[in-house]
Amino acid sequence: MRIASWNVNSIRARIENVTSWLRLAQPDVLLLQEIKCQTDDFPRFEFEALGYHCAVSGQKSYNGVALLSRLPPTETLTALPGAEPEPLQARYLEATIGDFRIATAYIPNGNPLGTDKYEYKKAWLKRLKAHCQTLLAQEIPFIIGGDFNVIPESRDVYDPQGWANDALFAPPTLALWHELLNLGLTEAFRALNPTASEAYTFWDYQAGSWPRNQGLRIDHFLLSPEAADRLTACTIDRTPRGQEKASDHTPILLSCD
DNA sequence: ATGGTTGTTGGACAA
Repeated sequence: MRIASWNVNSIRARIENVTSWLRLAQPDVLLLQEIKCQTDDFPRFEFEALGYHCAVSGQKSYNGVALLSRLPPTETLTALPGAEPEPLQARYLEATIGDFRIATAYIPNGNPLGTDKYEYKKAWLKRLKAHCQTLLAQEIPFIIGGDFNVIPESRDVYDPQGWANDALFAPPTLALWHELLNLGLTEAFRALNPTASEAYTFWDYQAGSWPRNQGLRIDHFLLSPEAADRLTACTIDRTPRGQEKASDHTPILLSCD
């Protein structure tokens, strides 16, 4: 099975980019983040025409996630369990596909530090950890893909010092990231590409970040131990980032038996 | 260099 994840920064603005990439890459599952539309406005017909079922958790203007799958997803969960402050933000969707639970996640950006936004990010990561603990206790193999808004290491950012006080790389963020990994989860790209550097998944629209290759590696897959045992490859496809009307993120792809 | 860009939306906010 091949599973991809892509923060598309508006699915309606990006429909041509995403459908053309799907025709080429042919993943079995595509996890989307930042669809920026309400559930009923998701362009599901375009994806159904390509042979994908759609599961969507959208909202007006911001956020929103979706899961496209050749096999029909079942037992769909449209929010991360646990108490959340109002207004609710559409950042998580999970479903059963084959013998995996597969989730699409859009972790809050959290900037700037010292604000309610950063507290919300930390609380969200703690809630994700609690949910992972539940799945692990039930021995359900799972794969969570998405825009984590976390830079795991210095080699995953073009200017580590410049990002030291950013919510994507600040020590409390990395501490929560490590708490997730310490549950026994595998971060697929780093596990299979232990020496890779400049393996970015995001380049800002501003300041010529893309042509200068000033990027961040913030889109990830986390796998439970049973899922990690079946992991065979994890790659980043830079091609879509260089195309017309590109998202500021590019897809990450995972293969497992 | 306190800038720069994109999307939603129709001014400001998020990233």
